[in-house]
Amino acid sequence: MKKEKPTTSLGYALLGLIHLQPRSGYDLRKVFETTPMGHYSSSPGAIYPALKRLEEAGLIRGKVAGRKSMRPKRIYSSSPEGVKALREWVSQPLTMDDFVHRDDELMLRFALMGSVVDDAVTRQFLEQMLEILDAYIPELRQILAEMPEAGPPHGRLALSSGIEMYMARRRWVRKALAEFAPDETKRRKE
Amino acid sequence: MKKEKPTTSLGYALLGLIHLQPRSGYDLRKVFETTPMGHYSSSPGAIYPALKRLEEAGLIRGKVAGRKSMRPKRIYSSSPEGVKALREWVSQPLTMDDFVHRDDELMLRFALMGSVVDDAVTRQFLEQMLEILDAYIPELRQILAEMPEAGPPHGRLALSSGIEMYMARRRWVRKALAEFAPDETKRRKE
DNA sequence: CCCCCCATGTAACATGTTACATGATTGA
DNA sequence: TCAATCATGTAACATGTTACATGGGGGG
Repeated sequence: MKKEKPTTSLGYALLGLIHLQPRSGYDLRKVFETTPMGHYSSSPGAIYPALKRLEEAGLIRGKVAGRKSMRPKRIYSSSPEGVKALREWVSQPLTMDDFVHRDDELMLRFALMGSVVDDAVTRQFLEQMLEILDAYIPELRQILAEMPEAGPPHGRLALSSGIEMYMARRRWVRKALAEFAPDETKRRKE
Repeated sequence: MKKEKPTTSLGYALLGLIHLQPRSGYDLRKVFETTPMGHYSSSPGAIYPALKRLEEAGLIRGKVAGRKSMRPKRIYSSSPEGVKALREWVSQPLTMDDFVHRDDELMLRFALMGSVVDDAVTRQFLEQMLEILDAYIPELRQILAEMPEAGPPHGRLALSSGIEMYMARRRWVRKALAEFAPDETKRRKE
């Protein structure tokens, strides 16, 4: 095995779900089809090759269940190398580029964080988010203010939608941070 | 020319920007690099082939400017067929799938709408958005309510972030609808 | 003279999409 | 027995990524 890391977020989504509990390719497709979790493809032509890559990289291991049938069902579970790769991925420092170009990936990282890192990493992640939002929102406001008033308002409205989304995200970050506060009397796990 | 329509939103993003004003490939790359408009690739390996496809489909036309240099600079402008394709694309009925899987594309459609359709189409678009949001948000709340309380809260928090984003979008839709109200005494253009 | 920006493009490669193929099991 | 669902996979194809190639013009 070549110890390579996944190159796309689909790989990490699969790895993370498998780490939460062992699943088959079909199980994973159902997750993508039926839950709001990740808007990933769910097409067999994406899932099965991705699983094969993860297994070849040694990040997951498949065991055949139900030997009785011709078409064996493979149940994958995460390997220690897989958990390590996942932990490294979620712990990466945030960049503004992540925000602008890969927002979904960022939330996927957050969602998968719970099972592989401790709360300090989560807090760091959220604090970095806050920092970036505090830098980025005013930038967007500036661009909005400089947009010409003439012509159809669609462009300005689309941008203001973006700004309002980021503001909603910012409120959420503060709420989430409160839930992970290190020195709260009322800690998590109640 | 084969009169084909673009297959990806990058194609429509390029077409829309070119329709707003004639531009070169390099100009378009700069738009994607420097503005919050679309988080599209800006890589030459994506832009130039996409422009070639649009030109082959007869949706844009390139004219060489600055014959003096060896490397001619091509300025593209939209053709009537291009405008028609753009109009059809932005006017498509919205589906819930657009929301869940192609939210950015949806906002791109809105942003490009201004120059190719009249306000009635915009209103229809926004009203459809509202309808879908009103169906989808309670669905997400339901899923959140059914999530197990045990274990790390990351998954629940990620979902609640999604819900809050959709709520922010909903507020924005109502605000935008007010700006496009057909029977307001105070119409647009003031 | 060298480096950076303008400006266009290509080649190799990985990924994802769509459509199809295969076969088992379960309920009407 | 027929249809639907479980379950895995492949092949052809389009797109996008990364890295490279090419060349002119301007400023220090």
